Amino acid sequence: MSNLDQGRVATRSTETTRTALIKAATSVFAEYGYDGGSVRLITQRAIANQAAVNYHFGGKDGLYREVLIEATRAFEENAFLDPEELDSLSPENALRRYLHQFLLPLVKRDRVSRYLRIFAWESVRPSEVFSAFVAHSPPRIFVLAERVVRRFLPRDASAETVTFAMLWLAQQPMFFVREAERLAQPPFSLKFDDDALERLVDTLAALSLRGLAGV
Amino acid sequence: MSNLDQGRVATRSTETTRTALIKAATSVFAEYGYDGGSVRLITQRAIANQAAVNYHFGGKDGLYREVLIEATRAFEENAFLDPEELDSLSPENALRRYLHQFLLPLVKRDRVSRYLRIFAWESVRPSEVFSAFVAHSPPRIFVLAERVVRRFLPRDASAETVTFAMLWLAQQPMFFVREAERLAQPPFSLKFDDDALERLVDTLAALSLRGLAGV
DNA sequence: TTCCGCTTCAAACGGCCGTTTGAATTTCGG
DNA sequence: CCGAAATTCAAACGGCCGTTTGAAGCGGAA
Repeated sequence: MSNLDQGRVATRSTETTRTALIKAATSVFAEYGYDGGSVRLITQRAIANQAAVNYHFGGKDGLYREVLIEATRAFEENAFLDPEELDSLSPENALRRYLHQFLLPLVKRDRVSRYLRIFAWESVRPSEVFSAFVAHSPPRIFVLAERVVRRFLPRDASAETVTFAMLWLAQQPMFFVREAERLAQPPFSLKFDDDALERLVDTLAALSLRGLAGV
Repeated sequence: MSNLDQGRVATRSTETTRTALIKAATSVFAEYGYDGGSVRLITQRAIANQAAVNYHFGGKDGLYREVLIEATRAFEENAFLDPEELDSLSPENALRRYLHQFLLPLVKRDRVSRYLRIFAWESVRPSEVFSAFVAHSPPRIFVLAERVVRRFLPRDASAETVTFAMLWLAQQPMFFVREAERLAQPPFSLKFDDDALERLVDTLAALSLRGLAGV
């Protein structure tokens, strides 16, 4: 039995335990994935009892669901971009704005890197919890990317061409954000501070806009 | 104790068991990753005894090493591209050749999809076996991508710009190959036969060459 | 102070894990 | 066909897994 539907207000102690468990679970799941991350390790890092996971969250999956909720919340904060804002800009500026927004996690890496790793795990083998979680929310990054490329492509472009171009654009920032940890090490050694981020936006915008021949 | 250093020639039966185990291990590791894939499931699919893994390969890690050897071998076959061949082509044709070569797994998917999934697992959390395996072989795809972009970029381009552009190009085919299974499902529903592959090469080549503004 | 519900806790449960063991079986040169 | 080596096999080992259990600790209302 869990306490999920009890009426009492949460005591300080309760909230402390819950918070510590979610925080520890975030790092453990980021490190080892959902299947690979153990409740024992989580409760050990949170300095809590093993049974606390089942008591407060109903089980390992319930705890993971809380982590996913927090992860998407943090992401919406850091990478929020209004679709209509894109339409109000020139195509070139819409492109730059799109790239900048979705490359932002590069410099806020400490805060969102764990969430990025969790999403990376899910991209290899989606857990049931995750699948159910994102079932009814289409990835915003694709929607916005399509809006940007439509500003450039001719009206008679085939649906396939639009999809190709949309995916082509969408995965450009995704790659750098996802692989940031690897790119920070040799042989690349790319460290992304604010200036480097601007240079990356410039380079990607130039390449996407005019291609290799126009750099 | 294993039979790894015995002098006898492999019997038909030995080779049958080894082959069946490697094949089963490939599908299991592709599905669940190295940590998540169990020896019990592998030997069950191979219709072999659990102890056979330790007897023939010295353990789970030895079997995984064989899978990685086979995976890279299959990859070098399917995506081999001579660096000097790129230099002999015009920049435009070198770009097309590069994209075509590294998008090839899209249509040979049945043969290499399992290997792609294994590499995807390793990209999230490299196993010790994998790290040791690739320690002294730089990813060919990056080397070739740099060769291509250098044909286009001005001589005085900064090292950082070259790296950005190289990564930008390298991950374009990687994305489509890695995400092919997801792209085959709604809402994208992209099926890659030979014709679709050519159209994708065309689109990516045009976008990379002249950018969004030049399509 | 007594009581009662919330929370913590140590221990145990059943299950799957990779590996080891030692005997049974098969293979193959002599 | 015999005997030794190679291979297969069922069983067991110790360890980690998520979850359950029931008692103990705790805090606020009566």
